[in-house]
Amino acid sequence: MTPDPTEEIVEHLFALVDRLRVGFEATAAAFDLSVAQAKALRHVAAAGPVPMRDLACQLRCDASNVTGIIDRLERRGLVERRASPSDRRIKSLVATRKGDEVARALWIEVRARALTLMHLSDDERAMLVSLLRRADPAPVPVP
Amino acid sequence: MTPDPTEEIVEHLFALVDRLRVGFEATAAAFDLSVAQAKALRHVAAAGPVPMRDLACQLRCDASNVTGIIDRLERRGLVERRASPSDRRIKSLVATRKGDEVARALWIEVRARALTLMHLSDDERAMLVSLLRRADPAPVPVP
DNA sequence: TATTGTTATACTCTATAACTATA
DNA sequence: TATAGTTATAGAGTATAACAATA
Repeated sequence: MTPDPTEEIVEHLFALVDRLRVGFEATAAAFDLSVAQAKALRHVAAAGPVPMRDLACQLRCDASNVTGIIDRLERRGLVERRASPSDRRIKSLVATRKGDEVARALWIEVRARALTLMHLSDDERAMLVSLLRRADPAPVPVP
Repeated sequence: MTPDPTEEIVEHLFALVDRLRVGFEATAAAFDLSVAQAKALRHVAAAGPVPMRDLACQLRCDASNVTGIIDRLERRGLVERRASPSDRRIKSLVATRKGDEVARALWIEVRARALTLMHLSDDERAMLVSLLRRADPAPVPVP
């Protein structure tokens, strides 16, 4: 079918990526969040007070986008902008209590769903972890 | 750092997904294509004449989106809408010669980049393929 | 009646450029 | 001058609903 092994690995990889993406979108949507909003909330909840600029880097998008994304999260009471005491240009983002709860519940779902999307035994999973660890020596905690 | 193994595997997976996504976006952008356009072009070029509706299923989006995506590809002479002889409601999509060339060149880049994004030896790649094959018994040729 | 593709509408994400307030 | 955040703008993707042509 796909004789070239590099072709096959990429084929499989993209298929897996696609399933993970669709699963993540569905999970986020169940919490009434877009993908970008879910990633932003997750990072703010996990990484404590974080400047807008840093979040933009984390999301790999322009800083101007973060304004809108955070606007929507703040309007729903999930995140707060706080003035930074040291530098008054900076606005630090903090998850509200409700935001923390949503982030936690969302991430439990995301994790469970991601695992069910790969039909692997415990041994196979362990092997996959060790491969991924080598494939990605310095994993960033995303999304 | 991440004591829970399921936490770690998901962490690694999403990190990998993120690198693949960024790499794919950059490659598509080098051909002046968006991600959706690149996926659409790839499928049309690979799967011969394909009705709009089928492409929507393949891209996992609503049929109304495909109109705009194909409009842009057709405007650039990469894809053509053809009337279906059997059912006059259906418009079959075909890649032009130029579209075929772009799709081929794009996919070579995508494949090369995806492989360099995972720093694995040949043996490790072979193991990953076999794991992915089991994780996804019926891979669809996406994107 | 049901299906295919389109249009109209609205929302979100995206980058670029110009602006403000700080530093 | 340089940086952090915002705003304005424009383009693309997304879904929903309504529509015409065809089955």
